[in-house]
Amino acid sequence: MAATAPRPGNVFDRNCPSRPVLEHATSRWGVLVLGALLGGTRRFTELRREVDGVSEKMLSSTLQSLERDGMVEREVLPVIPPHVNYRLTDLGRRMARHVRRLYQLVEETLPDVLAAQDAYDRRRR
Amino acid sequence: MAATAPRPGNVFDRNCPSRPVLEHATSRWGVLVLGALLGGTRRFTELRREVDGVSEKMLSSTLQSLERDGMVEREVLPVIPPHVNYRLTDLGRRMARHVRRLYQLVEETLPDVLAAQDAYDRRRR
DNA sequence: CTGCATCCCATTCGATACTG
DNA sequence: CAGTATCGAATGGGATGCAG
Repeated sequence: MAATAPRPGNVFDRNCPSRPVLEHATSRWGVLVLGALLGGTRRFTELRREVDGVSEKMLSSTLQSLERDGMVEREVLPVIPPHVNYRLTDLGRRMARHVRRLYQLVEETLPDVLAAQDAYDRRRR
Repeated sequence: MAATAPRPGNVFDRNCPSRPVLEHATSRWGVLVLGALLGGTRRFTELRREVDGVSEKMLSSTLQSLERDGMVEREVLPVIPPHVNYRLTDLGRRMARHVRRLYQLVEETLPDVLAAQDAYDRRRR
């Protein structure tokens, strides 16, 4: 019963099923999609514009992962042309708020980070 | 002056320098390394054990990224055999606390997530 | 013990073209 | 509009061997 022994259900354990879930939410595009959806319901194309640089393919697969994990709800309106809405679930909103704090902190402290990078690179030459 | 126009320094903008920093901290191993270091100073091998499944190579490169970004401090003790300590900087600790809330939320809500996954998979067949 | 260098594979990712 | 299909490029990541 060592204090550091891996427990099942603990994300530090290799086989913990939390890991893939966490990875979907913290993935390159997952973070930004969650953040964008904090602004409210969005259509596919709106997300594509708001999350600058994401490809159709990656947006699609990111949304599918988040939907499967119960973070995002998908609503298909039976109209032509197609109209699909994405919104956060309650769980998704809780995740998204934490995620937002993360990238906001990075944005706020960016000057410090850039300075640290510069110092590191100079130290290495 | 549209409300959704990309601003420089905004992580939603394709060229925002925050993006790679955020990606280091939210990477598969970055999250767990930050979380482990919240427990205090750790040696390389201790991290290797605590972050179950990480390879030497990935732990090494993860620590380098985090050090370069000013999240982690590295202390080399001039002894034989080598002894290297890693600890969070103030900025790293702030990041790590947010990161921890993220994976703790995932751990806590895992049953809901697994149920959502199951429902999604059944819906698809 | 701590890591770097190398090799190599699997997966991810992006661009493009196409469909309902 | 909202995707899927496909393909090549890039990256992530593991295994091994070696050095300080």
